[in-house]
Amino acid sequence: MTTDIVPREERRRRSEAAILDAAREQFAEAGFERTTIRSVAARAGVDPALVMQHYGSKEKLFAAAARWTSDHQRILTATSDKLAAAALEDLLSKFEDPADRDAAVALLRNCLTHPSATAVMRDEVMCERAAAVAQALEGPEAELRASLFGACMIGLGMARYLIELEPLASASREDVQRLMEPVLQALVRPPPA
Amino acid sequence: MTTDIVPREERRRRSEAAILDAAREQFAEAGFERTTIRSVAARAGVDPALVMQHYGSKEKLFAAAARWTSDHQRILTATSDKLAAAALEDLLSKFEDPADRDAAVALLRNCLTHPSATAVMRDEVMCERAAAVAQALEGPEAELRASLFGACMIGLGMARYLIELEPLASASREDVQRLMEPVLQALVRPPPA
DNA sequence: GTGAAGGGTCAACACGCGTAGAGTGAGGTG
DNA sequence: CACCTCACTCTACGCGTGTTGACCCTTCAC
Repeated sequence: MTTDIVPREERRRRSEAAILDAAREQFAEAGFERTTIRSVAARAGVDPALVMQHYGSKEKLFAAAARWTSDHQRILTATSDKLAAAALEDLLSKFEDPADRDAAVALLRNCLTHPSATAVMRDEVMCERAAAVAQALEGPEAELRASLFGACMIGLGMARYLIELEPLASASREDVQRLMEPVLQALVRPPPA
Repeated sequence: MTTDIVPREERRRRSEAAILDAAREQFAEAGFERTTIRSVAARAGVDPALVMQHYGSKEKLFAAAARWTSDHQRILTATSDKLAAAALEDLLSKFEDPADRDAAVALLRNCLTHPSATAVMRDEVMCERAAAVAQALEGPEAELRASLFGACMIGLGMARYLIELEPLASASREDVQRLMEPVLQALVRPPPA
């Protein structure tokens, strides 16, 4: 058994990261109100007071934990005929990547009940991405069509990963992509007069 | 000023209804965890203990308040080419009807964070309606397509009425219906091989 | 070695919550 | 009028919460 002596700063960063991971899991599973500082601390194997010392308050901890790591690039650089496929690829891969998943679920799960999560979801995630989508759309009402695009995407995420509606929740990623792509394409195409 | 004497049973029913209305508003606005028995009672103009006496517990009050009054008939009787329009009509009119709106929002807002709300949303609202939709669909993978149909509908409701994503939230009902109908039609049509 | 620094823990406070039980007073009934 | 019933209120309990300040004990600098 090697009892490595680790420098202080390293220890600090490790515990901070352990707390953040535990918080993500807890916020993702149980939501903001039902997760307690004590439960996060227990999950991370530390004292509740240490959580406060690192993050200041439960609100700040949540703000640090619930994030939608966005790489717009795949959407921004997609031509309009590849837009739907790129957006779907982006969404579905996020929920399968263990590194991103918890942070995204933590945001998504609380975006209807937690005020600041709602604001982040609307202003930093959906608005921004909708603007990128709108830019790629041709024809009238691009912004509204982009909003609807985002609404369908968010509905897909919620139904599949949070509400766990069957058979959607158990369907293969490929099937979901294949069936949803023409749906989103109906928003990419200019609407009939 | 007429101080009508109202019979006891009538008074009881009135206060019970006032509490239920106040609870719907509060659950719809603030979510389950952030509404307190005390705030509901204050809103209804009664004593907190009376809420308990009528409904037994906060959970039971929520169960009574958060409902999705469903008239499947419009969907069940729709032919497949009118299915999308009927479903949209059903969803959008629900959120404009003051009588239904609060109860529906109370359920929708909490369906990601409150366990029993999630179960109701999944099992009693989405599953049931998806089954009705699936029955009207032709071609393979009808159940999965019906799930996706429901996912898009729920995403539309959340984005427009809860997250209030612009310009979707301020768009006219007619525009939303007109643009979303072909989107849902892409799920009604049998998928390409 | 010795003092300072700071990551980590312990115990406790103050508050708001859901809930329970005794009490009150107006409506019903003879 | 006398009695009962029952909708309603008052008060308070017990608990769990976020948060705090005093206290250890290992690590670093000299």
